[in-house]
Amino acid sequence: MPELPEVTTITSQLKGSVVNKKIKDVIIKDKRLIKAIPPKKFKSKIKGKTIKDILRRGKVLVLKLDQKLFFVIHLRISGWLMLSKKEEQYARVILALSDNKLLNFCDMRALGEIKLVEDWRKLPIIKTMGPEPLEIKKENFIELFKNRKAMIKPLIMDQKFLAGLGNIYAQEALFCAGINPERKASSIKKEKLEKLYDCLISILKTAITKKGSSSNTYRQLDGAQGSYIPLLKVYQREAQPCFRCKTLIKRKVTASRGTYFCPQCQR
DNA sequence: AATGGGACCTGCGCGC
DNA sequence: TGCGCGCAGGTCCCAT
Repeated sequence: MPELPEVTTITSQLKGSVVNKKIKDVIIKDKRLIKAIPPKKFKSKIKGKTIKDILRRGKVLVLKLDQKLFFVIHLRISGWLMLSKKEEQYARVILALSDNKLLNFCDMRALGEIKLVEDWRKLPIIKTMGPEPLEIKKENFIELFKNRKAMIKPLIMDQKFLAGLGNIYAQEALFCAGINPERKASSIKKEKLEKLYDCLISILKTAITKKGSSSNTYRQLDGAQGSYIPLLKVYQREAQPCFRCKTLIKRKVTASRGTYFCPQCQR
């Protein structure tokens, strides 16, 4: 799934449903997702613990348990969480909760991961993570791009540069701002960067309101799809007319990721 | 410092 | 129908 709007959606839905629930049991269907701790030890450590809070940083989801323990989830490409009464298809790790519901960590491609740590802020992925796009001020956002020679699209997708953007929302924001995905970051005028900032904020906020995009496996906690897909302007619209100028949307590979853009509007 | 390619995985849709 | 290929919303690691 999971870019910032999707993980944000999961976070708020978990807050409303699993906080103060006790973990009665853990069912490990696929131990490959459990990182850096033997599955047996993993099980015994969290059994009986209570979920105290849900946190998010970038695309990382954190379940704060009692006794200074953090259950850290990264959904990677194809992971999603589902709270239900039964074991779901593609469930890899399942938490059986005290209200008899099952928190299913489903993942088609099994690339997601779970870590159990005493201090989640010490994880390398967290320590090196860039600012949150919905928290950084405009002037500080503009500053980030100074002297950066990388192409704009891979740069804003770099989690060390800016947290939470992935391949969908990066492309949508660049279309909105009229910036070619391969433009060198430092060559972009201040006004364009300001526009990019406004676009990012508005797209991310709207996507959160729509509870994410379900173009693939992503689901909300109850299994429903997110509803941002109809609002996408370029993503997966190859050879369809640009909504702004009717030029056909192109797809090309940039930094080994598929990239959709309007060759006319995005310079 | 920055970029490119491969690895990790499974499943889908497409063309032949 | 069956098969092979490209493609998929992420990140890390290595080589250059």
